[in-house]
Amino acid sequence: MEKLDRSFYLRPTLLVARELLGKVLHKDGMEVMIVETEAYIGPLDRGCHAYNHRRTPKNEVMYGPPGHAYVYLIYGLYHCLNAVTEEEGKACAVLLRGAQPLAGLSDMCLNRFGKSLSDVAKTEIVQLANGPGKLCMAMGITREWNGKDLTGDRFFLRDNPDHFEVVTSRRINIDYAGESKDYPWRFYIKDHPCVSRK
DNA sequence: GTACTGATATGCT
DNA sequence: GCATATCAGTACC
Repeated sequence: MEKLDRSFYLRPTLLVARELLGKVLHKDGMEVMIVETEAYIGPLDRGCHAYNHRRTPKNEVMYGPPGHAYVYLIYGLYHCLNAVTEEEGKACAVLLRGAQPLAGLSDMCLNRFGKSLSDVAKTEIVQLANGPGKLCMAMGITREWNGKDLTGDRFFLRDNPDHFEVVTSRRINIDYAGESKDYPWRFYIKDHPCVSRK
């Protein structure tokens, strides 16, 4: 399977969000398959950190070149991982909301539960990364990874030739976002157990 | 199974 | 001061 290169991210955000489903996120030997994403599109999107051209130290990376990781702290407690899309200056990104663990399960169990793989129940494995905060916890992604290149050697996304049935729906937990809250900018793999919400 | 609560960094008014 | 791109724990069906 081929590593996704810069040109994959240098495309319309909704297309990238849709096509990231089924792709494999790799970090330090751990691998998960992306099953749920959300698009956040720059200045016109009231759900986006960069709405109205808001530019802060926290969201600076979104304004940068595509194919980089935007990692931020939410509610002061959890991290969320995004892939920056489109050309430099556009402030668009795709939030990775959920994933299925594929490899490096013992490392992920330690990161998430502080337990070894043999002490973790099957139902807990499904819940290792079925949410944006959980995904970052399982893979050990913190603000140290903010701005990192997603086409590097330790941290990247791989292609996956398999085909999945995709469901499109509204985004989650952005009720404050006015007219933007109902945009159909969330995508997930149909009937997959690691999707955070139907 | 659903419902409510608390944790608390960052940026806004 | 107040709100938020969340999660885990508790209480109660």
